[in-house]
Amino acid sequence: VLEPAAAPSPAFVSLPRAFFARPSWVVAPDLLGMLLLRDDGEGVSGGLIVETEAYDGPEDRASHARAGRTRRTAVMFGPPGHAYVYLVYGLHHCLNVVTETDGEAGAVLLRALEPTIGLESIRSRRGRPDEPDDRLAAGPARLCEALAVDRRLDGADLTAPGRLWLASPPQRLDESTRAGRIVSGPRVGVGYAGDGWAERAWRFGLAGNHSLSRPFPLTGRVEAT
DNA sequence: CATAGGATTTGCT
DNA sequence: GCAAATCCTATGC
Repeated sequence: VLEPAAAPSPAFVSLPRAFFARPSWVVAPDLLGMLLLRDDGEGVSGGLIVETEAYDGPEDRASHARAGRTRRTAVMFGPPGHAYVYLVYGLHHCLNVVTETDGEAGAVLLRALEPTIGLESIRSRRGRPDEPDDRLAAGPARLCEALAVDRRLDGADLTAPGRLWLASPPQRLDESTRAGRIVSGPRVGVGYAGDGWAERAWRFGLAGNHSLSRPFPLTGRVEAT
């Protein structure tokens, strides 16, 4: 928004650590439309982030941090801008971005991606020839399979190009990409959380995007960007 | 289209 | 022991 119109902007600008050093519920909607990039050594693949969920510290009864620091959740308590990768249901991986300051737990779960770069390798990793492009990374575990993300990337620094990183694409400013609309709703699969944490609208998505993991409830409110 | 069940690590009770 | 920040397949309307 602040860029001079005449300035030749690089294609992708890595997100600085300060971007992540904020509350999860602020970072989560801000990540929508950003680019997630993966270099597996054979080439780069990635896509636009279209769905996220915010998780807070021990006070958040839906967060892995609710039990305090364990070996699994250690990176959630560390410095921001790193990857928190964990295994769900014993077989799927989920990718988070660590938020908040060092020593304070917080993370944003990346739930869905619109694949835009390296479609061929993404498709071959998913191993489903008939799946539409839009659906290849439409879900937190699908996203990890699509980009070959597993626990070897737990703790990876996401603020500079490497194995895995985040960037702001110039087209994010376009109305057509960001659509000017963000929907929110309750987080998925956290019905067990008490004290109103299950109902909190900390799931965010780009309205109407075809790569969402599932529809948002009609009660999800639309925010201005 | 809806629902049900399995795979199987992690961490609590 | 059990439920989980999931996905895929099978079955039944």
